[in-house]
Amino acid sequence: MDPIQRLQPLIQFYRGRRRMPSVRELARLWGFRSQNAADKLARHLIARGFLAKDTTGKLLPSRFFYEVRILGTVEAGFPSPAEEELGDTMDLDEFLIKNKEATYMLKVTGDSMKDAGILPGDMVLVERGVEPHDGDIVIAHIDHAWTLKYLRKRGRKVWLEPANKRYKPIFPTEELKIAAVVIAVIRKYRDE
Amino acid sequence: MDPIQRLQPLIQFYRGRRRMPSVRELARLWGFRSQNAADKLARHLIARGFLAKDTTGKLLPSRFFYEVRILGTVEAGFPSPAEEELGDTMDLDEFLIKNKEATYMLKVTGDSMKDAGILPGDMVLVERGVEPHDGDIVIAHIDHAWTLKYLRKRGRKVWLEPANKRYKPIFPTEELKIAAVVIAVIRKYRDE
DNA sequence: TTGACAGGTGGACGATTGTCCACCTATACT
DNA sequence: AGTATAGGTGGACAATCGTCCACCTGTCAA
Repeated sequence: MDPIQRLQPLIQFYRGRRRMPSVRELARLWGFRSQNAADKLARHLIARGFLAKDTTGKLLPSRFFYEVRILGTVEAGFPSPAEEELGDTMDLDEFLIKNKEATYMLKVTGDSMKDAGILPGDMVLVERGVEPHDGDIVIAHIDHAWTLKYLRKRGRKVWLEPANKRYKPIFPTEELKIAAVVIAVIRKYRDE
Repeated sequence: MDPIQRLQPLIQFYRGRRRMPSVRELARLWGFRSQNAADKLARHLIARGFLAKDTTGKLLPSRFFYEVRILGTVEAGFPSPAEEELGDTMDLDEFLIKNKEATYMLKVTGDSMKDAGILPGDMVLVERGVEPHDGDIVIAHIDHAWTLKYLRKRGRKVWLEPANKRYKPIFPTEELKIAAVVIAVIRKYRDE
């Protein structure tokens, strides 16, 4: 039987109960009456990399529990089911968030960054406490207002630049404080 | 002591070991010599909603283990640390992925959707098997090539529309197969 | 001074845990 | 016919599990 299909009830259990099953729970999940059957099967899956175990012997979720399949580029399109197995996978959370404690999400209003592909209603993931570089998109506090712009640095000069011809660069008259650096943009369609 | 700070070693444990600690492990994590101390503290945290338990008594991660803080809009900027507690939080995975089995990620090439805020290099999260509506952005197989475009439907007529004036709408000469519907766009900056 | 109480130690309890052994099939191959 | 093997049953084992009891502090209010 396909190992991935064997994992399905496990993944369901993990999603629903937010923990991995014990060997006995595994047996029930797979319809075995003996724990040994489940144990043996689990060991096979572990040997083949579909599951993992603690040093204490407890089951651990593998990458198959978290990850989304990656399918190359749009041009390449969808592979046939046979090829699909080979596709790489990725953990979304890990991909997007390096430092959970310093990461925040904000909703974007206004279209001043639309040429950078950041539209009103988009969510931006920002991280505090990282060094802002020239060219980064940042959340800035400038002259008593908050804004999302490109950060520009030329020598001692620092200013903000929108990504929309209808707006002009902003040169700070009083203070310019970079609160956070944008590390990702997330846009969601079909909200239902 | 701040409950959130109490949770930190727990969250670290959970991230590193991919499971929740037992009561004894909890005690070690918090520097207690007795399991009872950890058990009592855990119950307090559970009563106040910072932790959760199984029906079997096992500890479960709460939302604090997954979620990213949400901070209103960019205009609102960053709240003071005091207000921050009130902020809403969100599970990124749950937010983006409804049906893990049917969700795939593709890298975007080409700039035909740039006016829709989808740039080359962006990642799109797509879902198979959902009904494509007029106006959805879809992965389509049209005349032997894969492409990412707006789907347009007028009565029996179906065609694809780019979001870039330099490109023209595409009317299928042979076949038009919608492989998947774009449910989210993810762009990552500062890849290091 | 007293008493309540939050917060800690140490240890006990039965239940559940991972592991593994003895054994029972089918199936496939020599 | 014989036999190796994959895949299952049932049950044993020590270790660990969650829970809870008895007891020992400090702190703070009456």
